[in-house]
Amino acid sequence: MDRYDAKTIEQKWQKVWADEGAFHVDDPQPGDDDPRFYMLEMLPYPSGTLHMGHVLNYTLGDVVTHFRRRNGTKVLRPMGFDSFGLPAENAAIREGGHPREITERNIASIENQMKRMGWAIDWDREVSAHEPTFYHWTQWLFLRLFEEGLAYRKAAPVNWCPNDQTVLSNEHVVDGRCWRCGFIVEVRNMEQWFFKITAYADELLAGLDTIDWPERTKKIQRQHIGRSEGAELLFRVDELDIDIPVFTTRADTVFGATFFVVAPESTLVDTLAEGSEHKEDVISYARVAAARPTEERQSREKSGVFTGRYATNPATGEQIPIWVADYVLMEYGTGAIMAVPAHDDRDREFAEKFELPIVPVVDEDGKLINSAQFDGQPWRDASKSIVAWLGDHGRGKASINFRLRDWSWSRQRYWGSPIPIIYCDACGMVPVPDEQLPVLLPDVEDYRPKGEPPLASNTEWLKVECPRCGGPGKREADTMDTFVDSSWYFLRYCDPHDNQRPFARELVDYWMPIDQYIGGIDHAKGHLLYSRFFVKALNDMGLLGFREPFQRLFHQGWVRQDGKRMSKSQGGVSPDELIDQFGADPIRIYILTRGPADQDIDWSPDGIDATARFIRRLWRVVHEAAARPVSPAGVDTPLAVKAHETIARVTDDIDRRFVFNTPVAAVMELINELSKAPDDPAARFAAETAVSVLQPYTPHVCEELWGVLGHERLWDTPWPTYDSSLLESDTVELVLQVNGKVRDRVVVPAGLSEDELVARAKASEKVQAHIDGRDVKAFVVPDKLVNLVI
RNA sequence: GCCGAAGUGGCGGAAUUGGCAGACGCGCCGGACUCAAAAUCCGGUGCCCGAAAGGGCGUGUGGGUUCGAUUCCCACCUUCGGCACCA
Repeated sequence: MDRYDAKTIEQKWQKVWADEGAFHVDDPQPGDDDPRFYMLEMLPYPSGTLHMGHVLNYTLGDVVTHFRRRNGTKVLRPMGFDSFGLPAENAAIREGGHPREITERNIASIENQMKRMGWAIDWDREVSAHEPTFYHWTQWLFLRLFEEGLAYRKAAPVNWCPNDQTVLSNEHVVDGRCWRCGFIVEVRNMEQWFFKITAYADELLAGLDTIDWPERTKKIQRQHIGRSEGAELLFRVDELDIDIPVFTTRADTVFGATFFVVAPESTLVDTLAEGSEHKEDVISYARVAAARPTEERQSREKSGVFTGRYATNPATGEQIPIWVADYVLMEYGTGAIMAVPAHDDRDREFAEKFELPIVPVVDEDGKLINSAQFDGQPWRDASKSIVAWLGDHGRGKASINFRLRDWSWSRQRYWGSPIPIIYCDACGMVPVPDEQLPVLLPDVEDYRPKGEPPLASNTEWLKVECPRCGGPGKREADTMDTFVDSSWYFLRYCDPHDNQRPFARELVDYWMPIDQYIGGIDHAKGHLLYSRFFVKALNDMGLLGFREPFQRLFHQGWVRQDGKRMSKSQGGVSPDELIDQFGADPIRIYILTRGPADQDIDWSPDGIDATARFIRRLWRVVHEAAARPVSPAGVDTPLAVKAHETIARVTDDIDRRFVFNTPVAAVMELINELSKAPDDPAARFAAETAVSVLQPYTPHVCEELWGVLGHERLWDTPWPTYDSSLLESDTVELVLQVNGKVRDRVVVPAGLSEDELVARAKASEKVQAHIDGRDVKAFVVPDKLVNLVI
C-alpha cells in the first residue's frame, strides 16, 4: 500500500477528466427525453483569487452535480466570469495597465484554482462578460428592451457616488453609502438609462409564489417591491387651476387632512412658488433641502416652508395650506401628501412645530368621528366608502403603489459594455443597427472619470455617422453596469458559441429554468430581482418559454474571518496554500463539514488536520478491505446493514434534505465499524459503499480507491441503492420510561403488540423499583418506547 | 421602530413527523507502540453528589400545552440579517 499522496492523485485524475471531457455535456438531440438538471452557482467576479467563501459555494454545487449525474441525470454545470466592473478599472488606474489585462490575468489564475479544486465543470461553455462574443448579445438584448419601451433614458434624481464618480442603482446604496467603496451617496439630477422594472412589479411579486426559494429571500424581495393598496385622491389648487394627486393607505382619515405637503424635489415647487409672496423662501428652502445628503435628511428634526398657496380638501371642501418639507420623499407615491396630524406621527410632529390644526377623525374604537356622514363607521369600511364617495365626484380612486423604482444601470465609467445608441442632431436617439453589433469597447488614454465618462474622451470613436440619416452623430459614452451582464449570463451557457443570436430558444427552453441556484443572500434584491425581470421581459418578446429563471435557490452561509465575511472586497484566506499543504480533497470535505451550509462559518484552520487524518484512515481501511474476498451477494451481517443504512442516510441527506455536513459523519461511522470488523464478509462491500457515497465530496481520492477495489470510472458509476428489507431489524431496543424518565432499555422482538410491550416494560426490575407496586397508565410508541405514568 | 433568522458540552455541531439530548469530529485525560518524539492504534470524556451501585440537574430566560418538549404556543433577553420620515 502506497502512502496517501493527495498531490499525485489529484493531478492524475484531473488530467483524466480533462482529457476525457468527463463533465462536458452535449446539446440535446431531437426527441431527447433524458432527465436533465441545470446546476448553477453565481459566477465569480474575477478580482484577485478565490477565497474560502467561493470554495464553499462551488464545492456545494459540485456535490450536487456528482450526485445528480450518478443518479442518471444529464447535468449542465457551467462556469463563467462577471468580468466587467469597477475593481479592475480602479486597479488599472492605481497600478497602470489595461483593465482587460488585469481581468484576464485574474481569470486565468482563478480558472487554475478551480481546476486544482477538481470541480466538475463543463469548461467548454465558459463565458466572460467582457468578451465581445458575450457583450455583443448584451447589447442586442438591450436593443430589444429599447424597442419594447422597457429601456429608456430620462432625467431623474439618481444616486451619485462622489468617489467612484458614477451613478448607482437604488439596490446598491446601502445605509446611504456606496456598496463598493462606502462613500456617502449624493442625490443628483441627471439624465440616465433605466430599465422599466416597475412595469413588472405585480408579476415579480406574484411569481414568488411559484418558486422554491428561502422564505427570507422572498420577504426581502416583497419588501423591496413594496406593494401597498390605497387610494389616489385629488386636491385642487383653485388659484392655479391644477389638481394635485396624493397616494394614501388611509383614505378614511381624509376629513382630518388639515394641511398639504410637497417634496422639495417636486416640479410642483416652482409652479406653486411662482407668483407667491413666499417665492424666494420656498425656492431657497427647496434648493437647500434637495441638496442635503440623505443621511442628514433622515434626522428627525422637521423643517419646511409655507408656499402661500392653499389646496381644497376634497372631503371637507376646506382650504388647507400647502407646505414644502423634506420629510416628504419624491421617490415614494406622488411626491406630495395630505397631512393628517391626528393620526400620523410625522404629520403630528410637523403640525406641532408649525402650529397647524390637529383634528382627530378616528376614535379609540377605530370608528370615524368628525367625518360627516361617515361618522360611526369602522375605519376599514369607511376607507372604502369614502374612496367610492370621492370617486363619484371625480376626486379619488382606489390605487396601488409600489416602492420599487426603475432600475438605473448606466455608468459613467470605462470598464463595461458600450451602449449601442447614437445621438443625431436631426434624428435624435438612434439605435445602432443589429448588423453593426457589437459596438466594441475602444481604448482610451485615461480611465479616470473627469466629469464625463472616459469613453467621451476618445473623440475618434465618439464621432460617428447617424445610421438613419448619415449626418453627424455621437455615440453614447456611458457604459452598462455589470448587473446587466449577470441578468442573462445563465441563458448564454445554454448556447455559448452561437454567433447568430444570444441563444437558441429550443436550447434555453430545454435547460431552463435553473433547477438549483446557489449563491449569497446579498444578491436578494439586486441580481436575483433583475434576472427575474429580464426573463419575464424576454418571455413577453417570445425569446424564451418560461417566466422564472431560478426554480430553486439556496444561500450558502458566509465564511467569516476576524468577524468579517470573506468577500471579493474583503479578501481572506487563499485556498492555494491549503491545496499545497493538504490537497483539494481534504479542503472540500473540511469546508462542507463545518456545519449546515446555509449558516455562517468562522474561519479557522483547526480541523483541516483532522479531515486529512480521516482521509488517510479511509485510505488505509479501504486498502485493507481490498485485500479481503469480494463480499457475497445478499450478505446481511451488521456491517452490511450499516453500509445499507449509510447509503440511505447519505442519499436522503443530499437529495431530500439538502444538507451536506451529516453525510460525512455517516461515512465516518461506517469506516469506524469497518475498522472494528476487518474480517467481516461484508468488509469489501462496506469499503465500496464508503468510497462510492463519499465520491461527490472527495472525487480524487475516491476515484483512486475505487481502482484499488478493482473498479473504474466511479464518476460515471450509478449511485448505489440500498436494500430496505435489511434496514428492518428482527429486534429493537425498547426504551422504558417511568413518568417520562428513562429507567431501562431492553431488547425485544420487533412488531410486538402494545399489550406485550407494556408487559415487557413491567417485567423490568429497574422499572418495578420506580413503580413500587402503584397503578400506572401506559403510553406506547410501537417498537420504540413505553412510558409508564404513576 | 417594523419584518425575519438563530441561541444545545471546553469547541464545531447532531437529534428528519412531539418519543433515548449530545451522533460525528476537535480538544482534553489515560493506555499501547517507541531509547525518545512524531505518526498510528485502543479506552474514557455534559454538569453535580457518590468509593460504587445509583440519584439529581441539563438544549438563552420565565411561563404554558402534553403521559412526554431542543422540537408546539405566549412573554422576555442576546446575537445576526433586511427595511426604515414609505404617507
